[in-house]
Amino acid sequence: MTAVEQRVAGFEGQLRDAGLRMTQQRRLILRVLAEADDHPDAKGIFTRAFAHDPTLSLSTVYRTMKVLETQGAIERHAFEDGVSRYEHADQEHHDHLIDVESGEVIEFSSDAIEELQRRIAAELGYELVRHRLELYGRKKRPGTRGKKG
Amino acid sequence: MTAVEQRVAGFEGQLRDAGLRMTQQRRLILRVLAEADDHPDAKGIFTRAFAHDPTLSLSTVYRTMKVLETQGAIERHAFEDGVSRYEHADQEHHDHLIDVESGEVIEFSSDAIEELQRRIAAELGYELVRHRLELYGRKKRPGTRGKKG
DNA sequence: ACGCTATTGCAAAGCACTTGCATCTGTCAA
DNA sequence: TTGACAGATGCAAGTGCTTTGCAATAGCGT
Repeated sequence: MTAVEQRVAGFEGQLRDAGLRMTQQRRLILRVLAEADDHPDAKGIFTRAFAHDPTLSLSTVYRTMKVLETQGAIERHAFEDGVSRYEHADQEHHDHLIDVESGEVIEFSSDAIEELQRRIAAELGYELVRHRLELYGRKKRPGTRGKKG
Repeated sequence: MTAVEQRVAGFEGQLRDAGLRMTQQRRLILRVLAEADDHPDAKGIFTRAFAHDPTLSLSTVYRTMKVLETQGAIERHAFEDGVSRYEHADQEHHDHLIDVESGEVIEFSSDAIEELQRRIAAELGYELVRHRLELYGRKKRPGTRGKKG
């Protein structure tokens, strides 16, 4: 069983456990999500899935994304352009750095930043529930180190 | 001259310098923005301004916001609901903490976080251009300290 | 005061996303 | 397997925010 198949199976299990039906459309969308290593939006997911099943509709994609988000199976992000982008949630928490020139999205995580945010919220009298952190940057030309795939 | 009047005058100067016309509508919107101490959206700005000039249109508000943003006179933010909110830009850089229960927006700034972000970007091979940081929190009940107006 | 052209108001359009409704299809029971 | 019900789907229409085409209006320099 490939990693993708495992992810799809995992998604299926989550749905079943929630008493939801595993339809062909959901299976297909799940597979598309599991195979994605980027952050596609609804239209992007639709396009990829549509190639396998031309009867699929965009509304089903939106509805499925909502269900999956409720189940915690995916995460939704809205970067600067405001459109919702999705990624499967079977990974550690991370934030995003967006290349302002290419639009490429790079994931990163930093315990230091997480901790700092919690402390700042606490100082303001708040308990941190969640956060949104996006860095927008430009690739450094010379001696680029620490690049990420 | 009040602080609000100074802000409006400052905005006017920016427009003039850019060869743009100072219309009644812009003056009014500028005043509304200068008087605002929150983060109103276009409709909110329109409503406040409309009270003073019932001929104003919402499109003019949108167009004016775009002009002002281009001039760097205001900043546009889109929090979780996705709608654009605006604030005048004659202040230091800051980020936002949003009260998840009341929707209240609290401003804060932290050199430590700014520096950390720059360092993280650098480690990924990027030069930080800008960032978006929003904390979503819930007010702590007991012994609340460091609260902010 | 005059004229050029930026700006405005209005209505229509654009876009991402949601929803009403009739139809279809998982799923579970027999 | 079959039947039946409720959930899911496709389509088209509807939302809500924002933009835009166009004709009329009004700043601003001369």
